[in-house]
Amino acid sequence: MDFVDKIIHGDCEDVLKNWPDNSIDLIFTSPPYADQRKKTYGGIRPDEYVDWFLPKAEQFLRVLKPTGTFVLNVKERVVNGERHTYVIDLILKMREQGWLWTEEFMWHKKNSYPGKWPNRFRDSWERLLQFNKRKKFNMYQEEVMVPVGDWAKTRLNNLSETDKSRDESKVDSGFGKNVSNWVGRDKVYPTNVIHMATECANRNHSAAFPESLPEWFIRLFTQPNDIILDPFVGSGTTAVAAKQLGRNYVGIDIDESYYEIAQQRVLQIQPRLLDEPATYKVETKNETAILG
Amino acid sequence: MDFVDKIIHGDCEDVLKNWPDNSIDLIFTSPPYADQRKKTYGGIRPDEYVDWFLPKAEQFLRVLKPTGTFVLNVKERVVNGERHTYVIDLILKMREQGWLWTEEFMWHKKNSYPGKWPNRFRDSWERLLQFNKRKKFNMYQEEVMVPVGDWAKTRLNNLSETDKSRDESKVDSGFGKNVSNWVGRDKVYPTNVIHMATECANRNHSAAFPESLPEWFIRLFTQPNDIILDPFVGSGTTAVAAKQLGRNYVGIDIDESYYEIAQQRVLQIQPRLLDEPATYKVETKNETAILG
DNA sequence: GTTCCGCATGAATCGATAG
DNA sequence: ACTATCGATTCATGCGGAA
Repeated sequence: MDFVDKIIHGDCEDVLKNWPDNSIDLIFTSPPYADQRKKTYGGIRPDEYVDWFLPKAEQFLRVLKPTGTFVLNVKERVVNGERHTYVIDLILKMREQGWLWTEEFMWHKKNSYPGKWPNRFRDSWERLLQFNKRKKFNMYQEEVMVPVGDWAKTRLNNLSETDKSRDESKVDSGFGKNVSNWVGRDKVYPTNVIHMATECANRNHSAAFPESLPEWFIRLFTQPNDIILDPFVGSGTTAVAAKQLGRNYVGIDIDESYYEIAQQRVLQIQPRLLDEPATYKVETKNETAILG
Repeated sequence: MDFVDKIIHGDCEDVLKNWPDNSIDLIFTSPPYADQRKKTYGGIRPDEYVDWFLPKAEQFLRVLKPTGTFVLNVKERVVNGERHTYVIDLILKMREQGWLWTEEFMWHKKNSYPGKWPNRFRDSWERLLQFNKRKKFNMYQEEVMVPVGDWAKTRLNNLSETDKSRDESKVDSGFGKNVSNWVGRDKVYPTNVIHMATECANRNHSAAFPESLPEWFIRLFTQPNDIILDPFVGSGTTAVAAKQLGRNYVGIDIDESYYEIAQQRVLQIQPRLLDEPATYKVETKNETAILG
């Protein structure tokens, strides 16, 4: 396991070729988006996107454990007034490679990029495609449970943790009957729609997604000490989230300046104590839900 | 125009074959999903779904005006632990027919069907695929603007916590019962994510989607007296919304009992007066509202 | 007139059982 | 082995009646 807990500079396709089979528990990544302009980072043309991605997906398939999961954050661009089809083409081709297209989560970006066009609204959601090697894979649903319903969320948010337990004890002693409705029903499983704001204030290198996004999937699909790979790690958000949660990370990026930023960021991170209550928050639509 | 303002009993493919080209402004429909509604539609199998739908889409393409829009509400089901590919296959095939895949709206169903499974969460979103014949099409963005700011807090102060959070969810999608309260508030353009709950507990008629869903797209893509077609009209929700908004409707359904329900419902509808405060009308006191 | 509370009701999916 | 049916699971919502 000498390849874990590193940020690696290089093309993930080349780097991964030297890796052992079935060694990764979760691949979470947001590859560079297709773009007409050649000079931008990545700069893969929409029409060439599938061919560019497939050999990499082949390596992802090989290094992923049979019980592991691949989560791909992607969204098709508008080309010539149409949504380009490279994402759905990619799904079909990856299934031919042997991937199972298990699920498609929806990331609702609360504060999407502003703008106005005569024939379309702001694009406010992205796909989180879940792929697996087998029908049976590891999933720890309890780790991402959320407080019950909106009505309870608004109420619970105003209570501190101590207040919450105090109220519950009141139930036992015959007081606070309002809270009695929540007893035994305080948390529910989430859905496949994830509400999170984009990271707005990011300096030079804009992070594609907020830290809470990989965090959510890391909690859902891995346990402590599992290995998480982000082959397009960019500024290192996935690696940071993994390390904070006591997982092992591997980040790869072909861009040298990203590589350096990611390395710096990840070195400054201290894993949270495992029995420490999770402090991170997930934005549900109107409220902030406390996870963990 | 002797075919408008009717609910028609029959197979939309056959019915539409006798219709003139380029005569419809908006097609909004939610066809039976694969393996759903077996009793009434026979339950189209996932593998046969594309072949079943394509000849109908051919007719839709023919009868739609060049400036018109086709909005298709659909969602793929899980088959053998995977998301089936019939929806994305359909998109690709429809493009070969000549359709432009202009946009994909997201309908976030807040009250999705409950359930728990070891490998998946509740499915809480559906696709609203937008297709067009031409890059230039009619779109009236101002009609679906949503209020912005803290008005909700003041307005909702008197409500219970329960009702408050419930109503806030409607604010997000831009719909609610007391939309007349929006008068005097600033508005912004919405995004391509639509938050609406299904109307499952509606005793009189249970529809696949809430009336506000077709209403939103009818306002966005048509003007009064335009013609709106729903070739799978079901219990008539699209036709009801169209009539209420002063548009002409055509509803087709192959199921006789649905046909009768739709006809009954639509006859009871009175179009709203056009100068009645529209749900989206803006009257600020000092300044002109943001109307594009 | 309000606010609160109980209850029926879904475009679902999995796993087991039966033919 | 492959298909058809059935039970268990689960929760946001609107409605109606009570406080």
